[in-house]
Amino acid sequence: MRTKKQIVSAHPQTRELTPLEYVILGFLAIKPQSGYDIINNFELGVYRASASTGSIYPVLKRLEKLELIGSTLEVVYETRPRKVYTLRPAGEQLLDEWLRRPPSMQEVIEEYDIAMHKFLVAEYRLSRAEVLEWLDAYEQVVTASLALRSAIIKATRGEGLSLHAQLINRAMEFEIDARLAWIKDSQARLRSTL
Amino acid sequence: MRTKKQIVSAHPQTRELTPLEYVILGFLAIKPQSGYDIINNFELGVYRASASTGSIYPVLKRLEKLELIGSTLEVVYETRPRKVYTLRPAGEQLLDEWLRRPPSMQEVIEEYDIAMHKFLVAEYRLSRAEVLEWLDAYEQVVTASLALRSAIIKATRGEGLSLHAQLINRAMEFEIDARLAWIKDSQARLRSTL
DNA sequence: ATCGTCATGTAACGTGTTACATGATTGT
DNA sequence: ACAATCATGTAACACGTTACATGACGAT
Repeated sequence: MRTKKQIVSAHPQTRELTPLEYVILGFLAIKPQSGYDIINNFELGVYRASASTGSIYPVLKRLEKLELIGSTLEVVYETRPRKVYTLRPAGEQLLDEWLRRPPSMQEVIEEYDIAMHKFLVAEYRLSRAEVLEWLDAYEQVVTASLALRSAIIKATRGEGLSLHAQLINRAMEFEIDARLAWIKDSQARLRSTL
Repeated sequence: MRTKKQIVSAHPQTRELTPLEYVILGFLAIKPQSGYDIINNFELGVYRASASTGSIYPVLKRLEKLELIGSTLEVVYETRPRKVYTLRPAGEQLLDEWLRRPPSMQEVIEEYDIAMHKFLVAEYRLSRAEVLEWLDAYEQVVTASLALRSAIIKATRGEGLSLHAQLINRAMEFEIDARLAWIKDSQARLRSTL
């Protein structure tokens, strides 16, 4: 009586890129570099503190097969040859589309690191006006997340929140206030250095 | 010329629990409940906004096999029977040990949700004095993370940070200030309601 | 000599999600 | 009748980490 599962083929040629793949496109937009460079730049960046060889090298291979990036073998005597990757037009286009996409609720709540990486890369790919637009959209979603949280809390009212649950709600308020303050501050700085 | 990889057996009986397993122990410490309850309580909690059946039910099975939790089949007429799970002594002990463990740098930087879940559950398992100790330790790690970031920035000085990179550093300062303010606030409130 | 760093890569594994199945009961 | 909710569960998959291999160079 077993029924076969309908597994939809993954369409590897046309599927949406994974976050890590977009992040790597972003690193290459900042500067053409090798897999080794990318791994070491992770600690300087804002997306994860580290990355493993087992994730970076396969991703670079995939992106190259998709013709989103290209590589040149940089051979210098007395050094191991390095494979330096560069963005190709199709990769630039896909990256820009990703950067311009307004942040989702999920990105604001659970993927803060991705949002910040986008902001970092945006300097090299978007115009000042587009960055300001993105910040406006980001601010709206942060404000909406506060409203969402309030709604959830109101829904549980009646049971009465425990002391620690109340304190955690304060933590979220502090966090959201800090982000809104940062947005205001950044908008002002970006406008003043036009 | 192939050499076999030395794969260390995973010792499933004695291995460290995964974060999700500890988180579920924590939910059961707050209140005995079913897998379905746990999934629905995720949005009220602070660890992830959602959880899938494919992760929760297998974890509950594993924890029961390890004798960390027990289940009673709650049969009420006119309702589907629910499997209500409860912490067993071994589970309580393991959970308490986890809650008392001072937060690591990784927990502060990348696993804020886990830290907050611990704080939520701590109300039900630790004494007020232990919670205050935990907050002290948490404060120290937050301060240390600020110092770590400063060190990394100083190391890259010379190249000169880009405008967006500077703004992101400000975002981190805002974030850390907010967390430190919350810690101070919470300590005061916890002390005043002894 | 041996260690640390540069540099690229793969095999096995762990762990969570997606998408399914099942089936009863309650609301429209 | 039909959808939504309650409630538990599994198979296939996606994605990243750990731990390995390889090999050359510079420093102690």
